[in-house]
Amino acid sequence: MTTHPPAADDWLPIGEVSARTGTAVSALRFYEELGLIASGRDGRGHRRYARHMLRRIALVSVAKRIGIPLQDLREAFADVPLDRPPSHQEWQRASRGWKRRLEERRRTIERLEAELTGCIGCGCLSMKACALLNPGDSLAEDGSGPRRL
Amino acid sequence: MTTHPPAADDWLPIGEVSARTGTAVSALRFYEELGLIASGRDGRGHRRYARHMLRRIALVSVAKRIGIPLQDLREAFADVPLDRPPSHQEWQRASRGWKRRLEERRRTIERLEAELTGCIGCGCLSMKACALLNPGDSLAEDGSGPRRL
DNA sequence: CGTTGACCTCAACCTTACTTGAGGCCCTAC
DNA sequence: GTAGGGCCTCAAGTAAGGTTGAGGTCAACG
Repeated sequence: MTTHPPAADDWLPIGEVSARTGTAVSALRFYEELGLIASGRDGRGHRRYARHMLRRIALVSVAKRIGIPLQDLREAFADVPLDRPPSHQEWQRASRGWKRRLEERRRTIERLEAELTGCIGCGCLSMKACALLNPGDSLAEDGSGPRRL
Repeated sequence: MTTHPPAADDWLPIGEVSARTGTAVSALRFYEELGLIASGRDGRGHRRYARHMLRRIALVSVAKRIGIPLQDLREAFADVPLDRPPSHQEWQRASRGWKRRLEERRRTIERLEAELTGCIGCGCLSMKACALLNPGDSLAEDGSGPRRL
């Protein structure tokens, strides 16, 4: 309903970016503070976002959705430039990093699904066999040791 | 290295539960405060955990690992009794609920993986086609609408 | 008999991820 | 010319998920 023209169209104001990415304006400013995204300024000191930033913001939202901490994103984005559209190659490399993370997470869940299925089968009556109960090796090897399991 | 005997062996002290589940003592007390787990008390007012509580604690840890908020757990645990070992049937029903949650989460990730793969293929040059950029329908249908995409 | 260890409570603090509010600037419309 | 919309900054507040610390009890060890 605003009568604002879409500006340069390749240089979007924060409200537009917010609407398109579904990310709150305040969150965008916050991500910028963290160095996860960047923006330029127009004559009035208002933020302007390059189009390639939408991709980056989308990835931040995705990370949030699956519970990856924002700090980890800095690392994931390490080789993707903030100041210009990433090259095809840069983007590919980053994407592969992302896929790896997603895959790890998916496998964790798959493993848990399998374990839970096992538990349904066994009724989890057998404590020593339950992988859910013994994640990693926390049970073994300490001074007091597992007792009479 | 303590010389404490393992107590009644079916009624574990908090330190033992912490060691076996890999959950901090403080976290166990916190979960109890939230009503996610429960314990009895011995003569000295010390918490004692029934064995079946280990399962429950394990599930809380799992939820944490995959980013499910603790509040959602109350719901997931709604039909599993706190005061006695759940019956095989009760446990099965709860487990199935858990599986559903895990599955949902896994599918979200799978979808994102697929989308990201698409992006790698296309180099994400095509903004309008990128599912990552347009999660849900946030782009369409508002007053200002997408412009010249 | 003192001290060490495991546990207790309650209150304060911490991190992450934001949101909200106060106070202000600029531009356009009525 | 003033009302409103969109943006700005900076500081404070919020919610989740715990951790840390102070101060205390009880029981066993040496």
